[in-house]
Amino acid sequence: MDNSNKNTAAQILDSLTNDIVSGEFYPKQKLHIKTLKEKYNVGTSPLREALSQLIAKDLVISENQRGFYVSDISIDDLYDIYQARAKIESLCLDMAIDHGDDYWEANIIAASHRLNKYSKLKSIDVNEWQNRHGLFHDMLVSGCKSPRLLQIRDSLFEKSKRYRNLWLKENVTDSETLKVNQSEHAELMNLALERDKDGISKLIENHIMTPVEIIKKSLSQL
Amino acid sequence: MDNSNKNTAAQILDSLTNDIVSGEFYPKQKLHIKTLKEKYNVGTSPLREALSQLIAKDLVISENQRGFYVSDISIDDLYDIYQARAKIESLCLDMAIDHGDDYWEANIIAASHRLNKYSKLKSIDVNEWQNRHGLFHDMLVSGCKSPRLLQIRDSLFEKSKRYRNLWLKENVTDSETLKVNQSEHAELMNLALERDKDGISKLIENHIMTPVEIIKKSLSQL
DNA sequence: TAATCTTAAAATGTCGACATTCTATGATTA
DNA sequence: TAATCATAGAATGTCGACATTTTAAGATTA
Repeated sequence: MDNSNKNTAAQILDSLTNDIVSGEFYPKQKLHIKTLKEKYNVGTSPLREALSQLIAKDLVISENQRGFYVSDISIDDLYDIYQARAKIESLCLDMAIDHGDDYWEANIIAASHRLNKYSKLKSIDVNEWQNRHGLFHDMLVSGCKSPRLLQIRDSLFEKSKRYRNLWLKENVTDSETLKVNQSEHAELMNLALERDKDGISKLIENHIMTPVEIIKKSLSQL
Repeated sequence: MDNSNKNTAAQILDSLTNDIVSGEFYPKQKLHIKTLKEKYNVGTSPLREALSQLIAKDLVISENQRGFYVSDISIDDLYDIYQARAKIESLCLDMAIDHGDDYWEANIIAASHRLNKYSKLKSIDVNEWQNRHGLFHDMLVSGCKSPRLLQIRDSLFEKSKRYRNLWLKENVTDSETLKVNQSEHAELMNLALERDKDGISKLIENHIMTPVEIIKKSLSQL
């Protein structure tokens, strides 16, 4: 990103968000002002402004005179987030099927091709796979013309990343999982092109909920 | 609210939110730091922290070195917000019908009664009507056990309030509008108690979208 | 005249300092 | 011993000051 035109607060916001979502800061961890100031080399004001935005995004909580904490995760919240994601994604796809044009279709086919090719490689870089996978799903919903719904989709996805990161490292290289996943992606594309709302709705909800059980196990072991 | 245990930033956040949503600050209005400091009698830091949270909530935008502005409204956004609200409300009702118990049903009936009684009065206080109306809808969705979906519902409702305030003042006293509205509320209750998902889904979407055309006219005249 | 340049005034964003509040440790009491 | 209290140290939240940038108005130029 181009940080040159951002103020300090906006820059730290990116770093902080990333460090929380990636798991570098663990749930419930105390975020000491002094420590963070040293870590990011900034003053009090921009740091607190960044933390304020994270409060609004539910990634951080604060208590008066007791400072800031990374917000907690839980199995209930895991379910809730993924369930909400599934429903919202389904909504977006529904609208995308209503409004998608030839370019939408073409973009899906292209993104599918890129994901497909990469998934068949012998050695897979998680980040690159994650990229192509994300872009494929982005293309599917891109026909949805509601900025607000897409924004909600993004914010839920960001929240789910914290849980997702528990899962990805373990399972993206599991070739059996990947094969199932891949056939679902092919089917999603077909249903989109066929404009089958009911079909795609059911499939996408399952597809999104798939990792939940596995993540749940990882979580229980903590 | 009990503000005694809130820090200054959290207190101003409430005031600022209210002043934006109520329309005291108009869309695109420049929010001068100095002016706001005087208005709310606070220092720079808590004020900027409150503004930071409003940025995350899309009620305020900021450009580096050019300060803060109330975010703009538009007819496109009006449609988008209300459409999103309609879809989300429908989702919540769907889940409420799945999980609602006897208490849920009883709460709906009670809230309906309170709204009903008040709507039949000769002179109506908009705030009180708004209260009872809001609580009725809250009860309908209260069976939905997804905190995240309910949170999304709240945040969309908050955003829609800016538009809603344009409409309410003009139309809540219009007895014809009120009568249609009131029969829809009765029907919503019946469909909820009968657990008719498809029926309630269609009705709630229409119900929520009703004010859009009227607000659109108000907006066009600005 | 219209466009560009100059400059003073205003506004923003950041910092460090400080008063207030919380926390942890050891002393005091029942 | 267990519970309460006192106190020093640490951390938070707020303020005012200041450097930097933007804005607006007048002067200069083509």
